Amino acid sequence: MRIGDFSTRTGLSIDTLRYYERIGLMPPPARDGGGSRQYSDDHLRWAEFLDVLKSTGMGVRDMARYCALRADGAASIGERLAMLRGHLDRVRAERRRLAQVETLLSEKITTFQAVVDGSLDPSDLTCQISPATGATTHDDQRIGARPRAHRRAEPGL
Amino acid sequence: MRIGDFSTRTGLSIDTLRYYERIGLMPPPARDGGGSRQYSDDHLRWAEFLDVLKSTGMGVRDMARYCALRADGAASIGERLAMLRGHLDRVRAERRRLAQVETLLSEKITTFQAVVDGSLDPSDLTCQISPATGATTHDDQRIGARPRAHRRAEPGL
DNA sequence: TGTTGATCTGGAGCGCGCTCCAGCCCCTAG
DNA sequence: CTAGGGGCTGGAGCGCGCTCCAGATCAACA
Repeated sequence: MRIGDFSTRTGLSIDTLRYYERIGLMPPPARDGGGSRQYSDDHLRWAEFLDVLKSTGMGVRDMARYCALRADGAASIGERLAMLRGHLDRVRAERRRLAQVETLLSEKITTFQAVVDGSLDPSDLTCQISPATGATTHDDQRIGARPRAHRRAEPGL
Repeated sequence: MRIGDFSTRTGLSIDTLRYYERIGLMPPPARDGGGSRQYSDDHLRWAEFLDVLKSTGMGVRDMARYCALRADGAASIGERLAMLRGHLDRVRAERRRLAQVETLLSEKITTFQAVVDGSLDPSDLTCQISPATGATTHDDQRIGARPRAHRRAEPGL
């Protein structure tokens, strides 16, 4: 199949496909009489595989490295295994981090909802960097009524 | 505190701090007599907060938007709430995706380990794009002994 | 035969998120 | 008074991962 079809079927743009080939992410396909790339079904499978690696957040450098290893055949399986293990570790760590982030976001959302509901006063919330001047309330002589006594219950997203 | 200290305490480089200020991610600090930026403790809290947003994968555009809203004060809490909710959804989705990726990587690792252990033959594994020519085995007349009968049990990372 | 559409190549450009640099100013210590 | 260190500004550069473009070729169709 030619590059247009292949692009449609993989969802990768024509430019991206040529780019991937240039940087060694995709084995160069055969050419037909007119010089056009002829992609095979194996290339489709390869593209799926790239998609998986990419979706894991692996950068193109590592992906190219992996591709080169794979081209070396079974001899490189040990090293590929190591790469995948390392990458799995990173993915796991990232997922744990996101779990924490989720918790934090949820808490902030709860707090904000309380403000919207009226059960929490906004001035107990923000960290009071005044917008216009960029000066902080740090050394303002606060003119208004509300004393700043018990603020900073929340770090104030 | 001046920019050098602030940089040390936040872990953000001096250049990054000025960059953040330029693009509206950080409220412009007051200046001392000599024109140097004077960061306050509130800026420290702000930096922490930016760090959280950034760690969630929010891009600088959205972060700047959020900062602008926050500078508007309590009136913008509704919109900030909406942003956080939307972002939380994205973080959740991303975490689910990573969970799938983890599964897939684990499977591949298991398979490769089986090859390394000798309990699985490598030729049952790869999708056989030959490295040198870029031609595929698709229409090779395979000379070697091993018939390709039952290959492709695995999509062959 | 001429036109159209797909593809080719090499190279420039882009958006993001910084990072670095030149040339200048200010402050303090020696 | 001078040297050094930190800070300032504006603007260029960079790595990533594409994306776009000009100008040429090729295949099919009217």
